[in-house]
Amino acid sequence: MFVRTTDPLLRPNSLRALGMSSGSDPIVRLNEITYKKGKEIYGEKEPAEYVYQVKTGAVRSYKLLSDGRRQIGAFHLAGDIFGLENGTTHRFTTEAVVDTTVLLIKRQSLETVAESDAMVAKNLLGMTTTNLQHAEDHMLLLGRKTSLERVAAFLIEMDKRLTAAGVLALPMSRRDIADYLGLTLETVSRAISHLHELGVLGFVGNTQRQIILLDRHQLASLDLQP
Amino acid sequence: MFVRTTDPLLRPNSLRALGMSSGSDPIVRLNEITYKKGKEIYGEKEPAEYVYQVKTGAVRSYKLLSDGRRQIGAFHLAGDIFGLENGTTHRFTTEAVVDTTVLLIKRQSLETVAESDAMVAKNLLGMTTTNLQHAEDHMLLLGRKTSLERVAAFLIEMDKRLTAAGVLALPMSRRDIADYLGLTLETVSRAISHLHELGVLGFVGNTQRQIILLDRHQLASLDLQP
DNA sequence: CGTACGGTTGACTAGCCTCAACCAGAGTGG
DNA sequence: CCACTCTGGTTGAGGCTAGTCAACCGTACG
Repeated sequence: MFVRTTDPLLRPNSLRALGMSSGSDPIVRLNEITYKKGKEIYGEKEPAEYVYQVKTGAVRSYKLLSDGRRQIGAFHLAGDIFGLENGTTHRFTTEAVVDTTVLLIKRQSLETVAESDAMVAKNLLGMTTTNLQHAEDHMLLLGRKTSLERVAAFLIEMDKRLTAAGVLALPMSRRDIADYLGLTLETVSRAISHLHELGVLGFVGNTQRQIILLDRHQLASLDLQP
Repeated sequence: MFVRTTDPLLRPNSLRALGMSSGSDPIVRLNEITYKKGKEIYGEKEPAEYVYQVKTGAVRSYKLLSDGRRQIGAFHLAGDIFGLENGTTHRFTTEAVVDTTVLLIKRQSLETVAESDAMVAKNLLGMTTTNLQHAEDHMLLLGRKTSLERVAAFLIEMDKRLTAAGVLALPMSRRDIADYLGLTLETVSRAISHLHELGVLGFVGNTQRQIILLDRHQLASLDLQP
């Protein structure tokens, strides 16, 4: 799914790559902003002025119902691009999960480049398709998987995306995970405890924020796929 | 969301429009195929050879888990384009819900055109974004809405897309609706009965496949949005 | 005419949610 | 340095929503 490079900011689908013309001249300048934990980056229905790439930290993007129920559509980790809208307004609210630094680029400048540069247009389409694919898989999870399968799928996804040396240091809280998986935080907690009892995972020290995956194969078997 | 024209095949995002160059010369030929009710159009993971547009009828696209649980990601009705993949393989299985005629176009020919024609590339991106937007909204429904809210949202969506003279003639079965909404067919049936009791909808004759929406305003209030 | 299919409804069950208590670690201020 | 509070996490008891299983009904169809 993602190409692994030593530096996530330099992989093919980076903002830098997006802003390159086919002739590989950097066309746009990248600015940098840091958001404190919990701070909003942009709100749903706000005009989409910028496109972002996570440099360090993590971002959640979500929708709210009027009574406060929340659905997180995606977590954006180091290297991920977000805020790429086609229309002129954002369709999610995004917040920093932890202290987070992002690169940003004016949406407008991207669009004008895409007009004339097929390479850039292709990159835009590719990124949108990646998002679509993730959303499609997530619909299956939300519509048809059990709580244990959801949590297993989540751990596998995060393992692929942010593991360092076999330890998952999850930046997000149980509540965030729950709102991503369409569950309650208690159910998430119970599922993780259950996986612990099964010997699929362990914890670093006493704190349970860091998880060691002990048996990836068994974990994968708990998440039904095709 | 959708532009209304008298003929759904002629609205802006049609296959015909897709196949036009900026100079509006028709570049590609459109073929036509008819599928009997229940017949598969293409399978998940099959190579994506064609892009389709529904001429008459309805199509469901879905994913399966290995134990048979099914999640329908979308219904495609007259005028809708589907099977537009960026990679080379399909990510859903699609079947005709009823007897259905589709137009088709070789994916390859579209791609080559998009290479050189910014207009076509823009259309492709726009359609992918429309699909993404639908998937994002559906995640919220699947993750956070109650059964009654889901069914109400479904009826509202179908009302927007296929109502003729205040009557919803649903082409799909209760099972299809259930697999679209992440419910069971019994729960869908009960929700519809409940809406009937509430006086929000009625039926044409004895058959309950055709639904009259009596109170769209009340229906909308049952589906929490922002 | 009999059968198959799709839909409805009822009785019961189960999985997840709600409410609540409790606990550990990180800050904070006296 | 210690008490205090706050936050995030776990766990238990009980309730509710949606799922399961099953019977029944009407229409369509061979």
